[in-house]
Amino acid sequence: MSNLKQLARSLGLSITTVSRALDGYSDVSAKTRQRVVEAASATGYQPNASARRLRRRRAELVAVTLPTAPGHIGPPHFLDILSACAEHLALSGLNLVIAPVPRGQSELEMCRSFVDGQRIDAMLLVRTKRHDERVELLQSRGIPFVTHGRTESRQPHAFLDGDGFSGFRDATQRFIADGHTLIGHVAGPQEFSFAHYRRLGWEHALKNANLTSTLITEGDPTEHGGYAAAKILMSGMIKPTAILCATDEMAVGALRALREIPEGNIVSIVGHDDLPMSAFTDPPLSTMRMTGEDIGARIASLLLRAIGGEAPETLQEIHPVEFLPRASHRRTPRPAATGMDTHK
Amino acid sequence: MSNLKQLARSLGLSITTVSRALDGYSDVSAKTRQRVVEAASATGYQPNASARRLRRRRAELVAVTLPTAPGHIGPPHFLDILSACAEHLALSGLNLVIAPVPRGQSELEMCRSFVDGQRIDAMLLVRTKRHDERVELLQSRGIPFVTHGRTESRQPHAFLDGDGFSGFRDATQRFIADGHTLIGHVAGPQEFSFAHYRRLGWEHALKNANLTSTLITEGDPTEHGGYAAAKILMSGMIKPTAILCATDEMAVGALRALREIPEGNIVSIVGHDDLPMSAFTDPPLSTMRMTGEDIGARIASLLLRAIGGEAPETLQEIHPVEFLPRASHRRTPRPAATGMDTHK
DNA sequence: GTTGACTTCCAAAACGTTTTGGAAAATTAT
DNA sequence: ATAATTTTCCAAAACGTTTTGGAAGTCAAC
Repeated sequence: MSNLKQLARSLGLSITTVSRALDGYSDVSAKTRQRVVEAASATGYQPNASARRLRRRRAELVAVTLPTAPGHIGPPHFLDILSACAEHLALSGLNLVIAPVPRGQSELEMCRSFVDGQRIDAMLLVRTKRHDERVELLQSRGIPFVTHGRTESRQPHAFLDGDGFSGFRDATQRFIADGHTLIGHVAGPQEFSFAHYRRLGWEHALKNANLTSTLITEGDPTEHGGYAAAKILMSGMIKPTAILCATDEMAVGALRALREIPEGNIVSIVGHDDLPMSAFTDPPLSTMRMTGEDIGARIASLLLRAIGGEAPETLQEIHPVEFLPRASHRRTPRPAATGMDTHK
Repeated sequence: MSNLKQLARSLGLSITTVSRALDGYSDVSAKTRQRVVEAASATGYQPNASARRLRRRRAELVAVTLPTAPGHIGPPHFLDILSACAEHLALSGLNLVIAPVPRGQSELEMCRSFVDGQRIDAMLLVRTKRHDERVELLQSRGIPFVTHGRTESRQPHAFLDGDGFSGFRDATQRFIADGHTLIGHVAGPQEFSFAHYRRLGWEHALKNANLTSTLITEGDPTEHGGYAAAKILMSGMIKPTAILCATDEMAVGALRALREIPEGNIVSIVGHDDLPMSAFTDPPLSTMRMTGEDIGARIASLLLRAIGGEAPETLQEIHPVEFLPRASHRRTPRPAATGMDTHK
């Protein structure tokens, strides 16, 4: 539609001056600037994004790769995080593009095409794996990026993560303190780092207390995955009296599995993530969630700082995880006092 | 990094020829083309996106506005739809950017800045309202767009929607056939077109059967909204024996509300959307969902056709909604035969 | 009135592509 | 052999900005 040239001509000014007036340079007089600004807002002029991007050599774009995972794409609240992130990026003139991995293409190829086409200034990686090839690619190309979840990469990189280890360790200890000795774990796929850390926390607490850590089954991080895993867990010789589920979705599946099992209703359950639905399950789901206000905003901030050139080492955040007691973690009738039940 | 000029020089060819070879024009010999293609893939050359966009006068971008709604942003499966849409757009070289409405800015202003900055080739509007100012803006500017959900706009525009009217009408008739006479509705905000059509369907069936349609309460389209609305509905003088909830999330809230009420467990419930969690509630939620395979892909197709210049009238899809019976719609013990219960 | 500093403006060069309008070379038709 | 056609290539112009490197003009100091 309207461009700088037309605007300049209609004002009797040069393109340069109009451009600089709008960009707030000091070498244009106050009177001229006002004239330009008024004319610009009157005609609704906005600089052509592609032209600016080309000239400034910045794509003004950040991509987030969405792995087409088994089942659905991510936790239901994930879009909220992305939305908050996008909103904060927009304040710095950056837009967030979502980049699902096309069928028959690897995540790696997709990243590469974004990088080689200079289509982005930075990337956000989610559902990070412990060994994530995307991380290596971006590191070798020198593209700024932030991961949601740690990796076991050699070189340090920017990330934001919840302290799932401590969270599950503490939750397990809480169960132990409540008298449980058979504490199971419905684990997520161990290639994902979030699932791995949560399992380690559970395991750590059990080993510390000399309790068995064999009551574990892995499943997809979905309702169905949790359902199937819990079914298996409850069909063994030794049945847990409490179960930590790697995600709230898995916990919802586990709750259903327990409903279908005699005495399943006295097995305690804890989830992770505090999804909106978790307060509305039957029983309401005790869960845990990352503390700190707006995760999306924090991610955006890390991305901006990474683009600004800050060193990855200084861009690593691990947020504590807090326990949200509702009803599901206290379904076991207080065990009758035994010799070992001395607390309180 | 690497650009056309360097690539051309290293091959002893002109920029033009290299560009045309890669774009598959017929005026470059097979031998030369092969040489170019090989060199390009060896160096990982990809044309600079900003430059191409500038020259081609296409942003290669589609934006979806995310209204920062009350509560969370959209139905939990919404990201799955967007992801599928983005994947299909990518096949045509388009990327999908998510554009949440910044605090203190209207959706309108946001659309305008995207349009005036020529930052997009098309827009996807979701959570459309019956009277949606965004629609008018885009129509007046001549920007291709597709809405998820109809509007009551004068001019026709491209949209994809589920037939919520028929779905809720049929579901209500099913309840009537089952002997229910007091059928309530937990409605979504009526400014949203999806909520409005669903209510109309419910109302239509009741009026047709000469039944009361006063058992209705409106709430936010969230678990909490459904919880609060159901509580109100069940606190009236006349209590419904069945309730249609505008969304599955509201239904989950309603289920919880009913658990807290004596005899709430004999009230039948139906939701809408078939969220992943709905099969795992207690009781499993009977619900409805849009038929047709991949909604996201269909939206992408409509967007591409809109960009291609097809007339809006030809880009309107209303998909039937199918009923998914699970357990929650049959919680009422078959009413004892009364005078009016003559069916079957 | 010359010098220097400051203010205000601008022409032209970039950014890296795609596209236009030929030109040279090779092939075919006459 | 020449003309006509086809094939293959390319120089230069555009896309709409931002940025560079001044050029005038104004003002104050000497």
